[in-house]
Amino acid sequence: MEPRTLQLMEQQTQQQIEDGGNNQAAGTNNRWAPTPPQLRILKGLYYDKGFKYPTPEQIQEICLHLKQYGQIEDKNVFFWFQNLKARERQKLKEFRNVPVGGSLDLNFGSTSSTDDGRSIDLNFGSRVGYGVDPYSSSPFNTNTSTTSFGTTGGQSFMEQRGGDHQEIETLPLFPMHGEDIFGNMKTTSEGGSGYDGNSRISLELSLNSYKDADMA
Amino acid sequence: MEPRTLQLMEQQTQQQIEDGGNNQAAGTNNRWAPTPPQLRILKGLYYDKGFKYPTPEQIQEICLHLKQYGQIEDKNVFFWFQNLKARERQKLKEFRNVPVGGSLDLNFGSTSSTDDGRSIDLNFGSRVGYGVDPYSSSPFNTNTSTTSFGTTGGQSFMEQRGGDHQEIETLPLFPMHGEDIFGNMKTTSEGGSGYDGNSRISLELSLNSYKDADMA
DNA sequence: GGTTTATGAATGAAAG
DNA sequence: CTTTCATTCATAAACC
Repeated sequence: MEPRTLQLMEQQTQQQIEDGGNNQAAGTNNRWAPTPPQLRILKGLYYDKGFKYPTPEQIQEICLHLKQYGQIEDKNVFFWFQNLKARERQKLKEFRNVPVGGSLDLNFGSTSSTDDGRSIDLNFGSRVGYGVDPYSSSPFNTNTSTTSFGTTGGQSFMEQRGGDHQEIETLPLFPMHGEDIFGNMKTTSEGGSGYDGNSRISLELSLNSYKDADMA
Repeated sequence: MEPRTLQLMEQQTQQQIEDGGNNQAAGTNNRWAPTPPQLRILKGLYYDKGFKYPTPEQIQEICLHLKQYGQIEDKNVFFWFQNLKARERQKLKEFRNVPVGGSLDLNFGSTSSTDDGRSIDLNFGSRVGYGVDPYSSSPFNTNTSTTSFGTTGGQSFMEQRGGDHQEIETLPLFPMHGEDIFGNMKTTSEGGSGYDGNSRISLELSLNSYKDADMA
């Protein structure tokens, strides 16, 4: 169990009363649910085609297409893919702790295909390879390792993400002026006791290459 | 995984297990969540002041300031801004790019494969101009705050870093193929008077001080 | 009808 | 900066 100590926060009920204009009953049901045709198409994309990383453009395209089968928005498509990927990943991860005896390992291929029946699960996805120490760098580690591991798994059709620019222009980035964003003066007038917390933070953040170059 | 049962349907509280003042075991919950005051301040900076590109120094400063409202680290502030920017931008981006989806030809079933398509559907436009939460059908966001500010105040009324960051450049995006994912041509059949005529207005009530104030 | 499950939605964190 | 991963919240549908 987890001690959920919470009581005083504002409860931001995140609601999404967006009425796409074609909603069935605003207020009664504000959560999107795929219609059968929509679900079939989505699954077809995901499983049959191994289409798992739609670009924003493709998301829109899919969404547009799906609109003829019911109200839907881009974000629904987006989340659908995200969730499906995440949950499959999660399932695999659970599996890795094989309670059955000894060691073992990959054995992936448990794509559940529920209602539609046509999911074939060609698991040749695009870039798979999580599960092998995905975390190797700290948020602000001191080395921008450009050794991007091969993401090219073996896409048969095309790359789902073609463009790339990534111009890394690291600039010196000038410090600010005297006053802080809150309007206070940061004149170290804390009583001479040294200005606290800038012991580690400063250099960690700076290598993030803020793209700018300005000065007042 | 452990099925976290526990209280149901009554806890609308988001996920802020960490509250200012009394923090609990950091081992149970490792993910930072802004406390209401922190969130208010951050949003105030971002939306109300248009403060979107904090320098590392400013991040420190903000963090320092926010520490009185709960445990927080620099990287949290950093990520917060970065995520918000990214998600807001993605929204805008999808809004303006509706180019050829061009990709993949999927045809698993329905959709007559009218091969060849060159589906250029740009400009399915309905609304132009992204002043205030222009898009509700984007993957992200949707303004979760019920109590605080409105969302999105435009995208740039003031840059605190001089440079011109958000240059809206319509990326070229060379199409790869013609047909869309479904093999159809999307002929801009948006004439249907619109499923998404949503006009989500979001007025932004400006708050006066980002200093304190307890949450309700 | 209360509980469990599946899944949509949100967002912090991280990778590239 | 852009995209993806991980975790959690929320909720409707399924279950008992």
